[in-house]
Amino acid sequence: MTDERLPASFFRREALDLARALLGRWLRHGEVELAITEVEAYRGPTDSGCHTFRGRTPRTAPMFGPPGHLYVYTCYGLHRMLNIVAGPHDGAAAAVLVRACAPVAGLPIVGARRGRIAGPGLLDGPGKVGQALGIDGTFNHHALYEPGGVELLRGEPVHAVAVGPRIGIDYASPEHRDAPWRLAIADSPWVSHRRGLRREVEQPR
DNA sequence: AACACGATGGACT
DNA sequence: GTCCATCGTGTTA
Repeated sequence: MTDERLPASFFRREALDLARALLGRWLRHGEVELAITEVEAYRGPTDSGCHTFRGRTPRTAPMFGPPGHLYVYTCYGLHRMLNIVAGPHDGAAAAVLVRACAPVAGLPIVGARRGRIAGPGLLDGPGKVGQALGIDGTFNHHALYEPGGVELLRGEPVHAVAVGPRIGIDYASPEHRDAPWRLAIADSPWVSHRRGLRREVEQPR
């Protein structure tokens, strides 16, 4: 069934691995269900694009916690970005950012929250995903599947993936800024940016 | 205590 | 392409 939960072991893996595994999964909060179409891996203390690059702070604490918990980053004071903490160990301090989704259920609620925008503009950006799901700062640090919280469901299989550089991290060193750690469902219209995205050879997940 | 700025989005030229 | 809303956080003093 597409709406099965995923076991804790699913999250206990390296961020780039988890990013790939998250494509096609469904996020559910209340009556809203969204299929994940685009993600970015933030790979921990060795990744100069990752918030944990300069160590643990109160803000980045969730990434030092258990895999599968949420890291909700507030950008520019208003946009809430949903991250899922990766593993394999508590000290790994890595996460996957959900950058874009496609609607599955609850479209009237999404439309009300997003201003009834038609087409991919509805959900093609991390701040838009947070807004559509009704995420706020109180979700930070919470586990998936908490009552009233966010769920991750099995969703549908992904057949082809496109990869490219991550967006909005010009502050990172060139090797990390240009690394192909942004993943999207190939040919999906529900993608935030096309620049640098290229379809890769099909591989099992 | 002050300050610079961001894993963005929307409006506008 | 440009401009800028809006505020928590980290850094510096």
